[in-house]
Amino acid sequence: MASTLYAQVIVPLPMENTFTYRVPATLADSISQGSRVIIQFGAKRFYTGIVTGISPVPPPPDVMVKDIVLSLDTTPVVRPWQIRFWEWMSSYYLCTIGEVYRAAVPAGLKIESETQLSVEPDMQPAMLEGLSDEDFQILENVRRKKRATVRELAGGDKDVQARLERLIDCGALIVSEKLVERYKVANKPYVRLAIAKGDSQAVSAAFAAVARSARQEQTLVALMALSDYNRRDAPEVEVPLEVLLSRAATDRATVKALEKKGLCKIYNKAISRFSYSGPGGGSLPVLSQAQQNALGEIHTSFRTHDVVLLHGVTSSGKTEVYIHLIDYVLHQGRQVLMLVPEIALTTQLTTRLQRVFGAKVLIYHSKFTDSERVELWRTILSTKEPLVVLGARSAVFLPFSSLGLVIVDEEHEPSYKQYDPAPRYNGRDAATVLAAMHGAKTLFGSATPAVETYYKAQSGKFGLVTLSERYAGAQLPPMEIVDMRPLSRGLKEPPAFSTRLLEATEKAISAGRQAIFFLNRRGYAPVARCSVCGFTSKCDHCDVSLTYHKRKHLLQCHYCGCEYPVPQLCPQCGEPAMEISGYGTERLEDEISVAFKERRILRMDLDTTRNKEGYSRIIDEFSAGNADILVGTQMVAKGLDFGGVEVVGVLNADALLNIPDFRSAERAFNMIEQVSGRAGRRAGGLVVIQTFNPRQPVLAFAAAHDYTGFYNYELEQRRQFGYPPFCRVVNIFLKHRDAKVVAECATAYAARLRAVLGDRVHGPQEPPVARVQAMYIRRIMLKVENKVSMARVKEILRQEYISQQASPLMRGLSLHYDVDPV
DNA sequence: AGCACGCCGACT
DNA sequence: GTCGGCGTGCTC
Repeated sequence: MASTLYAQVIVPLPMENTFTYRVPATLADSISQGSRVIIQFGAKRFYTGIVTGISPVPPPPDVMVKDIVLSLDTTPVVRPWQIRFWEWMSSYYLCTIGEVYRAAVPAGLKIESETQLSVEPDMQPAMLEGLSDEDFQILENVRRKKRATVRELAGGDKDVQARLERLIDCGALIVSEKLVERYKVANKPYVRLAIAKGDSQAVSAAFAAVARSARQEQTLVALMALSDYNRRDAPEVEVPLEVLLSRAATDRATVKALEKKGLCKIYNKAISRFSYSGPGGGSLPVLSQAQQNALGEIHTSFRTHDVVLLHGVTSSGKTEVYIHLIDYVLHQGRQVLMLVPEIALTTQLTTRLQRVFGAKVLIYHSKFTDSERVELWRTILSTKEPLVVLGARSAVFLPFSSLGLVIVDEEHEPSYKQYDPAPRYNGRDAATVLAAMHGAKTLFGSATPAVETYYKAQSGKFGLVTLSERYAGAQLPPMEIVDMRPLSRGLKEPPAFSTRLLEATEKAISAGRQAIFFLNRRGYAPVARCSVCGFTSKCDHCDVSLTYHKRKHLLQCHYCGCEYPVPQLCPQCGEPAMEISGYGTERLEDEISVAFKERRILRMDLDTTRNKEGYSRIIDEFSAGNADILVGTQMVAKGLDFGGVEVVGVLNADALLNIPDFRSAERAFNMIEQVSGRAGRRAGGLVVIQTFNPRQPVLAFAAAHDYTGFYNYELEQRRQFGYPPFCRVVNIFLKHRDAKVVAECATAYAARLRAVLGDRVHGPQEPPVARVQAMYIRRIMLKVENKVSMARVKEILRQEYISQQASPLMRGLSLHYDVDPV
């Protein structure tokens, strides 16, 4: 007789350890590493866990082992390398493996239990003594619905929880845990002709049956055509109902009538959400000599390096090089992951890849529904075929079978870093680890590589390939730095636009060209202040001033989203003297329509792109030439090719540069370089940078499009002040409802760390926004020299975290680490 | 993260 | 005297 087996299981909760469960003999065959199992965790809850290993060794006698309740799959849903990847991520980014599991696997694959309530069928009157009218109401409510979840009943009433408990206590309600499956199969109605092929009698009979209705006859004819009825040897064809409806210009009722006469059959069919049916198998793009050379160098460099940086200046055509590399790897029968910053996914890239690789291209991003994610997961899990996944950072979690290449486009983009919740990972860096696990290579691409990346490339850790020739003779536009100080003298508020920008824009528009104005601030005005006493409207829960939104006519906090009415009188001194100041994109739109009467303006920011289509609608309109000026936040900078743009205005470069963070110069440089790339792909473009501080070195480098100059300058700064790449940074965030508590805890925590780590510990300090959503925040920064073992430091941080939780001083405090912040 | 257990204030 | 607040500790 076989001995009992025990499985180690990861639960989707922020917990460090795996838990041991007994494998019932009946399930022994269906459970292996990577299997999903339903387990009971704690007194009542059920979760989907992932098996990391199975062994006959029983756990220590003091643990009360439970049985695995259910196995969800016959074959594992998570591959062995993924579990190792999760383990790496949890140890590198200092979070629990449960948190990684949570983020990695789509919710639709994680069935959880939900408490269900139903009415006791055999109820005695004595049970109901002492219940209030409201209690009875709830009871009646449940009886009507047969069963209900706590969530369904909760609707606004704060006392519901207590009432339910009372009803459960007295035995009127019964509790059960119900497993809820969230994954929904997508169904689509299809129509199939119900006339046997070649049966001419049946055909005559069919037409006789519809003879009295022209509509039905017409529909039947269309269905026969769509079904290839007249081609004897053709296989039976299913026609999507919507196709039939549009082709026959008919309606559902008519098709139903045909079905009733037995001429066709309507049925639902599960469809794949990823069937790409457009044209594919297009030819590879033709490479320029420079691109050809770069491609060759990348191949060569991969022989000696696992990671290669392709430093390709703006519009040098990196994408064509990527496509050739992808093609090469696919022909080797291996898979490719191409990571792009979230926003880029909606652009032309998708179509370009699909045109070449057709149905081999799979897309994965955050706008997908959970069911779509599940389907993609299963698609990738079930195949060993070569394919390309184009995805945002979370695509690193997909169950690839044989990766041959990972491409990280725009590798410098901060959006590769997840900030909240844990795991706080950088998709770019995780990609290199993922690739290494598959024995695959990683290609980073950027016009403005991150300083850390370029440093690694310079020092030989990464390969470096440069593509400096612009595609088809495209030129970067000249850039002018405009000093806004003289223009603002004697004015209560500086103007939004310099004369230079106004004139250049007017000239461009008159010539039928377009302009883009970039301002990194949405809303109408970022500040509402009393002109008498100086009072500034602030959020009740966050330490930030409120932004005035004109359309909605209210003040909004951009951190927590809270909205407030606009005060008529100053809340502090009572004078009717509240004034707004500063510029946001909404106000710019107004100002532009004054400065450029009759011109058509589009605005693109979070407020105008809330819904799924908003973003692409604006892009389509602008590229179709339906507007002269596009004003927007960073969104306008990202990878959009507008042929008609001649002028780009960076309205407030200082807003980019004045962020108190060691990366602000780098970000400003990247941002300016990127927006300027939107101008003058043809000749004659101009970029105008407006600033109150024109002497900043970053601006000079940006104006000269001098990446290496900027890099050398910035590297020196980093060396001087001890920032990456000369050290590694871990931020420690402490949060608490009480300002005093968080201040004390942060000081104490920093002192404890300092005892072990010495002057690598900096702070605590108040972050720029010291209070968010009613929580006060302190930050401790850790700078670790490159030669020190990070593993050792992280072990210390883990230990400190554990003893912190045990300390009564720190109660109610939430603490998290952010490794390699961006 | 839940959830149960356990110890102190405002109600019958 | 009890109901109910949420602080603390555990979950295979």
